[in-house]
Amino acid sequence: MTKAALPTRSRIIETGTNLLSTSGLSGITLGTLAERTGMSKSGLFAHFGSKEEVQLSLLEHTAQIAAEHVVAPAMRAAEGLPRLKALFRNWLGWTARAGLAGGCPIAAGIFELDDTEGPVREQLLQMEKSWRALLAQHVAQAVDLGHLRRDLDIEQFVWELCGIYLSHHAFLRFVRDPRADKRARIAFDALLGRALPKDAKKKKKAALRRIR
Amino acid sequence: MTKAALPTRSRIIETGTNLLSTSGLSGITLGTLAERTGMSKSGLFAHFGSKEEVQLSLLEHTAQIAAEHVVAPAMRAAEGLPRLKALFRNWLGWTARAGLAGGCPIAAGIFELDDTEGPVREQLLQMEKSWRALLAQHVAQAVDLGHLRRDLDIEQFVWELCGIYLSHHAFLRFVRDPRADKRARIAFDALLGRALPKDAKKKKKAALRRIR
DNA sequence: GTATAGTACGACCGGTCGTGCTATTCTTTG
DNA sequence: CAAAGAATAGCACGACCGGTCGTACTATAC
Repeated sequence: MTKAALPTRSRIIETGTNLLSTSGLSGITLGTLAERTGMSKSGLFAHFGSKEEVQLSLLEHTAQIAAEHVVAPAMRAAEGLPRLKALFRNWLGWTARAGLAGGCPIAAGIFELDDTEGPVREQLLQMEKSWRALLAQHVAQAVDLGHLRRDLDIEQFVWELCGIYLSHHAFLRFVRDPRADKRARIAFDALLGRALPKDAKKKKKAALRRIR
Repeated sequence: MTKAALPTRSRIIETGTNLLSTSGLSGITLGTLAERTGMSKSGLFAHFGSKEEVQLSLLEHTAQIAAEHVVAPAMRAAEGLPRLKALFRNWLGWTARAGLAGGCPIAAGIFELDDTEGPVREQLLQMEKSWRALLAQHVAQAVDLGHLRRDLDIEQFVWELCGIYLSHHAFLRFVRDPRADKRARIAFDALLGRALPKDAKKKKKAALRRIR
């Protein structure tokens, strides 16, 4: 059976995901992947039918460890706004916490595959969409619980959230600016400020006035 | 002299920039570039000393046509806020207007080269920084002219502007969502709303009240 | 005890990569 | 018209690409 094959295959995929995060999808070659896994190219190839299959498996595994390190721990936070905040906090720089050496393969793929066609693009697109849907779902929950204003444009909120993530990624990993975290936090707070119910704003203002 | 060489060289670079925008830096190969330019690989190679030189020249040309299509036309707008708005408007989707078939090579490169080292990364980093500096300069001018609030965190403003651009790029080119422009405009207006002087806000509110 | 299926290997396929070196063609100039 | 020089092509190289082949070893099934 494939019982004995699984450890090897997952070892390949683990090594490969690391390579993916540092070198991007185009940086994945059977040769380098085999070398880093410590096996022959053909031996590695036998576990997948094609290079495309390798790429798809790597993306799938990426989604899985992202869910593990971003979504799962956020579920311990209370529903609504606290969970949304935790989700966003875990999102920023999740790859390092997941043990990946490089950046976010999904973000990189978005800019790498925007003019290509094929199954790899399709899979990445689906991953991106379901991630955005998950974000939207938790925003909606925060609205339902009265944590965010009832007339909030949820799609717009998520859209801007993605912008903060991308800018954070660019500044953290490319520019290597240590202030990336701070910038993202400020932007997130401002975005949240627009999304809070009106009475919550008044409360905050009142609290601020009391401090002064 | 190189007088006769320049047309050929710039023809190569023009073709190459198009290839760059669709395939990214790693998609640039001497073979395909030579094929598309209609000349031999070695003949093309003679114009540059190395592939790296090709990449650097392509990035340089990218910066040049970006300045042509984004910055230059914005300079016709009045100084301060109007110019900043024009700058942002021209920034979004500038590659199409510049005749490029693909996305923004700079944005793509930021996510492609974040874990590499070398001159290409250095050049891209410098391009990114000077672009951000140019944005900051025009924001500062808007502050000086009283169009934006005096205590505005300019770096933060530019940082969030970059986020909007990246999210717009991702949604326009990867997700291929036609609402990308609308989302970016809303986000920009909201960012601007936080940056306006307090009296300007009151004026806007009063105007709004008058309409109702 | 033997047949079978899974796993891995090394050798090798046609092609493309970047990059040299040499010849040829074209343009300019004397 | 000839000499000079620049521009391009031709060709070969070693490395690597994705992928296939035949072949061993191993563990289970019959």
